[in-house]
Amino acid sequence: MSEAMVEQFRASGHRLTGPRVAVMSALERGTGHMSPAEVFTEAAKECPTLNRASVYRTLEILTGLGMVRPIFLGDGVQRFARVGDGHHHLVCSGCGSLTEFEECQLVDVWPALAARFGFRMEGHLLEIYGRCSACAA
Amino acid sequence: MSEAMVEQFRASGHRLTGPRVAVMSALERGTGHMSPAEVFTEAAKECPTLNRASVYRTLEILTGLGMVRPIFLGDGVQRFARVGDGHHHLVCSGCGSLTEFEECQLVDVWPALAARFGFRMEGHLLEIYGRCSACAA
DNA sequence: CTGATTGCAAAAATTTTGCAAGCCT
DNA sequence: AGGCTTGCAAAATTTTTGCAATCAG
Repeated sequence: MSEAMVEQFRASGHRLTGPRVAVMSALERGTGHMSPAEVFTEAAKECPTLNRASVYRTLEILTGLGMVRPIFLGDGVQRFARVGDGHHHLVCSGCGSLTEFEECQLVDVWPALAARFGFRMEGHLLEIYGRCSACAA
Repeated sequence: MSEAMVEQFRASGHRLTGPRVAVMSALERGTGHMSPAEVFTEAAKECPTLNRASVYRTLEILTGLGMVRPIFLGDGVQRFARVGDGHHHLVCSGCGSLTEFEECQLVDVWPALAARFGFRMEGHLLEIYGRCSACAA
């Protein structure tokens, strides 16, 4: 698991424990957007005694630290996305398919927004929803 | 409630009933992003016999039709946003505050994406997360 | 008429909480 | 040592489902 993540976590005053390392590690290895259940399953491999409650507790801490973000991908299941990289998705309302893409012009508008609101950006999510080519027919 | 919404709903083959009208109406009157519980409370004013199950069932239909979208605003509660208008938010990881803004350069990149994926866009969501000026301190 | 839709009630699934024992610093 | 954390188990919430009665078209 990345040193940066560990450092930021410790610096915040929270203790670094087995369950927490397992959760962070699972989030880092995973898909980039996992549900609490998926995180639990994955993290339990590393920490067999892990309890679901600890997953929720850790996810809450990480969200507060701005390291992960809860998002929805259209299937109604809550998921957590790693913050840091941007996430750009095309979500189909018909079949629920998710396509990721890279293009994002956020850099063009960001300076103005940052100046106006004094907001420090840590990550972003751009979701475009509609119909994929198959479902549009 | 907007005629367009009603028309699209009927055209899809679903029947227009009191509970469904109440839900759509509530979504239209509301904040633009409401939790199922909020939708229930609001819609119940218009349809006293309304049941929570019907809210979920209607929300699912509307999601399938692409009229609303489940999203997360950082508080861990699932919400549904109206599709059609774009949603642009600054979400603070510290205090959870939500700020809306208008700027979005999506139009600049969209043509290329549309061509590449054959995707028909119906709405979009841009969330920028980080720290608001107060919490960044 | 006829089948889609509803409310109800019970079942499932998901989250949260209180606590004593245990672990990090 | 001291107190933050954990797992457990139970409680609270949120969502889903089966079904007979009802309602829209």
